[in-house]
Amino acid sequence: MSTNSDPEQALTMRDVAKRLGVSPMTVSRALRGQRGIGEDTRKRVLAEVAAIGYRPNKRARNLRSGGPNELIGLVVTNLANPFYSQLAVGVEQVCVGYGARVMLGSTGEDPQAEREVVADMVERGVDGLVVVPAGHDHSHLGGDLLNGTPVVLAASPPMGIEVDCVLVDDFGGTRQACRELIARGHRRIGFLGLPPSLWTGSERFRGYALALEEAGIAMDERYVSRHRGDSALAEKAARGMLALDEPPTALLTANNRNTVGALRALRDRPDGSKAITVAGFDDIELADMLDLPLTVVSYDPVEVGRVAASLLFERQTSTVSPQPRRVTISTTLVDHPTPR
Amino acid sequence: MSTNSDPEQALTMRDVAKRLGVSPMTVSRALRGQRGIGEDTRKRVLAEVAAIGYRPNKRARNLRSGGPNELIGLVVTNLANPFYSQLAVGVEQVCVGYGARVMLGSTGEDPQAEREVVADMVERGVDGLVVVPAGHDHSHLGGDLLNGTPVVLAASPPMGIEVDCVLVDDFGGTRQACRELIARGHRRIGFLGLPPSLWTGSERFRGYALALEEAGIAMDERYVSRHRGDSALAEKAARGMLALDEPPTALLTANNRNTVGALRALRDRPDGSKAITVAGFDDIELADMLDLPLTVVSYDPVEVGRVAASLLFERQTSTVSPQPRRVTISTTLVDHPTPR
DNA sequence: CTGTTAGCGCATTCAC
DNA sequence: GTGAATGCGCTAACAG
Repeated sequence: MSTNSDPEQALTMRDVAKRLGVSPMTVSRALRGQRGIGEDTRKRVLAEVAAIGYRPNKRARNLRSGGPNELIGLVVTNLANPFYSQLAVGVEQVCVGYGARVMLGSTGEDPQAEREVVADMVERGVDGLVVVPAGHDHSHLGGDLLNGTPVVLAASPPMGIEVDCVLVDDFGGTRQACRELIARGHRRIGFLGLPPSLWTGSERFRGYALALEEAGIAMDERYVSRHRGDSALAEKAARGMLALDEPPTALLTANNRNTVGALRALRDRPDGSKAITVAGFDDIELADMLDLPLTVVSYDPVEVGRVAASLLFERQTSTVSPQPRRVTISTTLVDHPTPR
Repeated sequence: MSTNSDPEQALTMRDVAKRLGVSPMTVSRALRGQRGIGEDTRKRVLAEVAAIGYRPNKRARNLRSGGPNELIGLVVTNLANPFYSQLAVGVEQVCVGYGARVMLGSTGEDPQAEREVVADMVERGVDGLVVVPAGHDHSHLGGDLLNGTPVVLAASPPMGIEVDCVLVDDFGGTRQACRELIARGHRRIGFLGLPPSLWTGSERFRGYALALEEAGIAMDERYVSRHRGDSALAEKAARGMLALDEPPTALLTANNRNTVGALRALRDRPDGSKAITVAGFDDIELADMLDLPLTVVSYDPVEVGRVAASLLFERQTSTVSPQPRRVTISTTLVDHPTPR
């Protein structure tokens, strides 16, 4: 199969050309299916290429041609969160359709790390970036750092820069969930939220607040916790609320991590606590198999990724209006009763 | 902040050099912190670089220097599976320690797609590949396709090639889980397995088979299903077994997808079915919150990724013995009782 | 149809 | 300490 006599040194187009007694240009043209080359010549070249196992060097090609690198950078906080891994799936789906690959970068919610990851990716020549921002200010994504590389933000609208973004209906979804709890008769609804500095944190809190207001329920600070999305923190906060003299009869959680925390807080409570209803943002696998009923604000994270990548490629191929675009993914309220 | 007068055209080292009245080499040296350059000159250069927002082109740098690209390819079947996304986290953790980035590729369990992804990544100049193989034969990863790029397989030992690999103790873990079921008095244990063609499928089945044999229990084909890892298929198979005259009293599942299927099959059954015990390979988030008790073969997928990437970098930096290495990640049996 | 020249952005190698 | 020449692998732009 292989006739590669020097396995250590990668073959170049010149090696192929020399063996065939043609110029490198002929090899180049044959390889790219460019027209203006004899049919027999092309076949000879391709045969030789296959025979010796030559592989073109795409970086060199791109350096010279100046064309797109067919590479998209995806910057997230933590790929272990199902939301981000599904988002990555969506981004990749669209990318392969354009012959592009995805380069990964995790920031661990550290804006400084985000800066560095973005800078590195730009230096590596990504054609565009999909960023789930770590902080609330994004002006660091607007200067020379990007060198003109287009950016799409996911899950947060741009602040301090003007770029496209894909959002989830954080406000509407949370409001709907809260309304549902109210419709079921709950008046003391605990909120396990995210930091106000985060867009999602602020929007989801706004949905909670408005639903309460619309129902004429005064917000009680004892029932509100706004912390980093972390199941341990959420669990602690939930335990605190449940220990109050008048504990909430329902808990509304602002993301999947907080939902997990809330469920854990209810885990070991006496049987009566089953009466406490939990509703949360983000769907959770096996939610229908839990010991407690759970209502979730559901949406498709894969779709978020698909839209983000699409916005990026549209800017590259067609001439879209320079106005920043904003797409919002809608949510659905889904009920997960307990089995039986 | 920015003095970039031509935002469309990326700046080059020559632009910086020209503005300073020095040669590009001086800029190059200053940028790489190379010694043999005046301290004041370096400062002037770095100041100018910062002022006009010049960013080096890493592809061009690498093309000329011939050094490593600091880029690792990660090829998985489906990033939406928590196992693979956690593996990706581990790979990336190690990569950043070496200043490298991760390039992503999904195969959808299609060996042909795997070939193409790998070829593409090699052409893009990855320094190494971590592959979770889609098929059972890996000889396509051994020829000219790779151009000498080192590969580490994850979750499957190499077949038809000689490369390093990281495995999970599929056999031992499954055997231990099955033994536990037997110790709890079960004799009719259903097995929801993976295709025998997959390494994990075959090894986990072997663990099941040996545990039965050791206990003097004859294997009953009616209690064995070996299908693609897919929760819907697993659910169907489980329903079939539970409808038998003598249904199994316990189910052993070969991966997280099958566990989900098994749980779903038990979801709507009359109360008596709670007596059916489920044990499965792979831990599951919220397993402790389920309506049914669950015992899992647990291990750290992040660690699998970390080890895989480490094996790759060790081959690059130090001169490791050319013998293919094999690392096995051990498993632990973890009990998840139902709440309360 | 094919080959030659030049150069993408940068770094090696050698001068000075 | 700094600069000039040369080339990484490949392809535009122009020959012929």
